[in-house]
Amino acid sequence: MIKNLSNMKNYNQKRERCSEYIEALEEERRKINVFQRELPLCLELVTQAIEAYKKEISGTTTENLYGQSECSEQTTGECGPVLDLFIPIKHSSTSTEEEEEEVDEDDDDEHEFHEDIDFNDKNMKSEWLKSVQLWNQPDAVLSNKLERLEKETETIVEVIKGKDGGVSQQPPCYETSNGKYGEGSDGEKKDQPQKDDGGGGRGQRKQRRCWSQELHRRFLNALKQLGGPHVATPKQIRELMKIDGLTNDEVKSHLQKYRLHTRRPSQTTPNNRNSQTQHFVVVGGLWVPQAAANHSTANAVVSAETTTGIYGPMVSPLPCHSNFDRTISDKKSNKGMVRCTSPAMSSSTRANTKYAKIS
DNA sequence: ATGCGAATAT
DNA sequence: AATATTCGCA
Repeated sequence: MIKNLSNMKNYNQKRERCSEYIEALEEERRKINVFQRELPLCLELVTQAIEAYKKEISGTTTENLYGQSECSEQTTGECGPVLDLFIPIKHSSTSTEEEEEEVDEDDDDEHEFHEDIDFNDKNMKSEWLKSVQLWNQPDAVLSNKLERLEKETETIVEVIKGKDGGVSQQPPCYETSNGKYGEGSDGEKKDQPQKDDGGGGRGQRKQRRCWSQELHRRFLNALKQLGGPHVATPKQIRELMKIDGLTNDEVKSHLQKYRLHTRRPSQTTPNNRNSQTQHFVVVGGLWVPQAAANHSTANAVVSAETTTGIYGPMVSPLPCHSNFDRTISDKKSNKGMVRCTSPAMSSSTRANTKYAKIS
């Protein structure tokens, strides 16, 4: 009897607390809603929480609040209009070109696809927020939801802290920290809000392609196979990378950046005694500043990588094939970045013209 | 009509 | 700084 009473009492208390909590949650959700593009997971999470509590109040005590990882929870419309904002991204697996044999381990599930976003509510974002590029959430395929959520949380923290609270800033592109790829285990469909502007606004700037480590790794792979950044052309690179949705322009742009960073990494610091003649040396088929390669050739690549950041060549599982020799002999043969003309070798029309132009 | 690279814009 | 877009050229 007594037990029963206290149970009742407990229940009422609980119920009350739940109500309050729900209220608080809902208010918070309203706030988050403004940033729904940046914090979709938070939004979802809060929404789910609300729903769960509502359920609890209504009697059935559900233990697994956050049972389902994907947006399955939102079936019941009772949670408000927010749910409408979760527009599943379309996968758009336009298999542009899938010829070519494959050596790679993991490339199948490399679908990153962002579609245009950009519409008015973007204006609600303050400039400082933009500068953090929160909205750019790459490679959902790679990172599992939990990780993304963690990142998101960090993001929030940063934002709240004023984005600078002594914490090192998160790079704009994040991805699975453990570098796991191709484990299709979790059928990640990303539900990134997107505006399908039906035929209307043309001028929308493309969604920034975020060059995740993996993407860059492939880029370097392709580069290596093609014989280095100065001979590889965007199209070839793109073809070798075999990334769904990757465009020539994106590769081109990345390549441009890579080339810029690749040669004389100085120049930024006026003071530096830049030995005008940076000596370059071939490591693993790529040209790297000699300084970086000074140590043992074996780990030279690695050190170059750490020194030069992502611009250093990366160790690749792929062996360089026959064209390796061609690579060294044919490519710009020496230091001052002078490209040599050796028309005989290259089968590539392009290369010829290129060299001709320069010499 | 394409693809490229440099320059420029965001 | 990183990416996108534009421009002139081949």
